[in-house]
Amino acid sequence: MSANRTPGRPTMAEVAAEAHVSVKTVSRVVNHQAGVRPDTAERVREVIRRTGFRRAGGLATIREGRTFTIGLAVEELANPFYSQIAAGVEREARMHQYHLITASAENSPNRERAVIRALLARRVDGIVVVPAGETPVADPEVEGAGAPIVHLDRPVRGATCDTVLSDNVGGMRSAVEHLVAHGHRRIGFLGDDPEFWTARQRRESFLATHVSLGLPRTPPVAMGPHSGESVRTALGEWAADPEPVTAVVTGNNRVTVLTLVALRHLGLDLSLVAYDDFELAELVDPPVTAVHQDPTAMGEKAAQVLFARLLGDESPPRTIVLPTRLVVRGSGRRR
Amino acid sequence: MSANRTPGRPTMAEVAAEAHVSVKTVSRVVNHQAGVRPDTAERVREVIRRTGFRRAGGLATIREGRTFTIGLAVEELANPFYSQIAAGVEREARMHQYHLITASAENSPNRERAVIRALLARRVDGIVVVPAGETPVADPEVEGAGAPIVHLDRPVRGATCDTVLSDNVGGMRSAVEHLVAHGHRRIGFLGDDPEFWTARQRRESFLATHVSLGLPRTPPVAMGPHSGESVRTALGEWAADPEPVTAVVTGNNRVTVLTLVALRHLGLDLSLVAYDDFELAELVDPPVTAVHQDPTAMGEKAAQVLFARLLGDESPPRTIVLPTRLVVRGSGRRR
DNA sequence: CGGTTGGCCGACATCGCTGTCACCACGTCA
DNA sequence: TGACGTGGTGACAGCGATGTCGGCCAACCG
Repeated sequence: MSANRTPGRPTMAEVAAEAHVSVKTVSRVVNHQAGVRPDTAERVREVIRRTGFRRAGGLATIREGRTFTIGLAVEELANPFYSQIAAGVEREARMHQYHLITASAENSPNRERAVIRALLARRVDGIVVVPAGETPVADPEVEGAGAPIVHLDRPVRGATCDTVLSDNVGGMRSAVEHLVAHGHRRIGFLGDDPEFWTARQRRESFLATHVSLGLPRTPPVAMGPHSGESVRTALGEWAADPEPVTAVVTGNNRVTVLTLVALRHLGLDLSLVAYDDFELAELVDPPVTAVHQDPTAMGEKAAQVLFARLLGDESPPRTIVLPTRLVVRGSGRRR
Repeated sequence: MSANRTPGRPTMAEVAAEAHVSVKTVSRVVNHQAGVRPDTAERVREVIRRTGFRRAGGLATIREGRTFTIGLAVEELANPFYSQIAAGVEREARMHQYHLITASAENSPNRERAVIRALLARRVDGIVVVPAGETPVADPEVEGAGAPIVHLDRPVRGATCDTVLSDNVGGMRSAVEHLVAHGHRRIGFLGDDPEFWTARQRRESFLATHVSLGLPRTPPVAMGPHSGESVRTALGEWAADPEPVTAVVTGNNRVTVLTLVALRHLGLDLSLVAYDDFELAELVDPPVTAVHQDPTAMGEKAAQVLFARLLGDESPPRTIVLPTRLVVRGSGRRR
C-alpha cells in the first residue's frame, strides 16, 4: 500500500526533495547540528514550516532503544487515591521530559499482568505499578524485559525491585492511639478486602496496637470487600453488642465513604478515624480525623526511584517507607 | 555504540538465530500466520518463552503509520473531574485495544499547546483535549498533523473538530429553578475564572434564568479565580446586604469546596446548589443538592467520537451536548 | 520418470530517521 | 602547480519488524 504517500504527516524525504537537499541535511537542520551553511539551513527550515513537518518521535524507539515513556499501572483511575498517584508520577515524568502511559486494570487484579505486558509491548522504559496481588509476577516476559519496575503502595513477595510504601503500621497505630487517648476502649475496624496487603497490614497494626496498649478484649474487625450493606450490618452488630463499640477505624477511602453513609443511615454517632484523608473531611459533621498519606508524594517518590534506575543507578533494590500523618479534626473525640 | 547487543529485550533476530530459523519465520509464529510446520513453530515458541521475547510495538509506528495510542490533555490529573474523564477515555481506549497517554498542563493554560505538540510528536493517532483557552489553536503543526482531535467540555471558537460538551445552560437553569421553587428570591453565584468558557456559560445561564423567571433584581455574582478568602469575602458581603442572599450556586467542584468551608467558617446557613456533583455530597450537613454531569461518560463519549474518526468517519464535525441531572439532596431548601 | 502442484521457509526491500564515512569544491601553502 | 586541509553534503547502512516474492523439496499426477 503505497497509498499513504502524503496522507498524514510529511516525511523527511519529502522535505528534502522540496528543499533540494539530502535527507541527511534535513536531519541536521532539525537537530540543530553544525555543518550546514546558514542559507541552506534557512531554506530547509522554510520548507519545514510550510509543510508542517514534525519528526516522528516513535523512531527513537528503534534507534536508541528507549521510548522516553514510562508506564503506570493502577487499579482504577477514577479512584482519587490512584489519580493522585498518577498526578505525582506524571509530574515527575514531565520534569524528566518523559511521557506517561496510564493503564488501569479496572478492579480486576488478574488483569494487571496483562496490563503490564501491554506496557512492555509498547516498550516503555520503566514502569510504576501498584501491584494487585502480592504473589511474585514470575513472568519471564516481564522480568527479562529489562525495564525497571517500581512497586508502589504494596510489596510483592520476594520481588527484586524497588518498592515505595506508606507506613501503614505507624499510621494505624497513630489512629488507634488517638482514639484510646480520647477514652475509647472498644474500637471496631472496617478493613478492605484482606486480599490487599495494605488491608492486612492495617488490620495487624490495629490489633497489635490494642495489645501494646494493654486493652483487654480483642476488638471487632470486619474485613471487606465491603458493600453498603456489609458495613451497615457490621456497625449495627457492634452497636448492639452488650459492650458496644464507641469508635471505628476505617481501612481506606472507599470504606470511609460507605461508613459515613451507614452511620448516618443508622443514626449512630460513633467516633471515627479514617484511613486515607479526603478533601471534604473537615466538612463532614463532625469533621473527620484521618490518617493522611500523600498519594501524590508517593507517586512522585516512586517515579524518582524509577528515574534513578533509568539514569543508571545499579544499587540493590530499596524499599522506601513514606511516613503518614494523623490529621486531627474532631471525629475521634468521645461522644 | 554496538554495546547494546543484548542489553535489554531480545530481538526477533536473536530468537531466529537461537531457533535456527529465519527472522521471517519467527514473525510468522508471533503473528499466528499459517505456513509454519507445527514442530518448527513449537521450537520457535519455546525459544520465545525462554528468552522472554516481545515484539517491539513501536514499530507499528513506522510501518502502518499508526501507534494505536491516543492522547489525552487535561489541566490537572489530580482534580476528580479530570481524573474521571481520564478514566472514561481510558476505558474506551482499552475497548479498542488502544493505549492512552495522559498529559496535563498543570493549571497553566499556556502549556496546553506545548502538551498537544508533544503528544503529536509521539505520533498519537488522535487526541482528546479539554481546551484551556477558546482561541483557536491555529497551529499548522497541529492542524496539519492529520490526527483527529476531539474537544471536550469546552468548545474552541471556529474549530473544525468534534466537540463534546455538557449542557451548562440547562444544568444551571435547573439549579436556579430549583432554588426559586423553594422560595429563594436572592441568589448569589460563585463562578470560576471567566476565562473558562464553562464558567461564563454558567454565569450567563444563571442570569438568563433570573430574567426568564421574572426575578426583579440582578443577582450578585462573584467570578474567580477564587481563593478561600475571596469566597469568604463575597459570602460575607452578600449576607450583610440589606437584602441578603438566601442561597448560593457554586460554579464547579473547586469553588464548591471553598464555599462549603467558607460557609462553615462564617457560620452562615445559606441554601446551596453545587455545580458538579461529588461523592460526599450527601454526607455534608445538610446534604448538598448538585448539578450532576458525568465526567466519565463525557470522557467515554469523546473517545467514542474519536474512534469513529479513526475508523474512517468523514462526516462533518459534530457538537454533542450531554445532559445534566439535578440531584436533589436537601441543601436547596429554604432555611 | 518428467512435470506440476503446494507446503514450508528465507532473501530482500521497506518504514522514517540518524550515524558514519566518503566525497567534492575551495583555499592555502610550499 | 601540486599536496593538503577544511567545511558543506550526500550515499549508505542499520535500527526491528513485516509484506512480497521466489526457491526448495516432497508428494502426487499422468
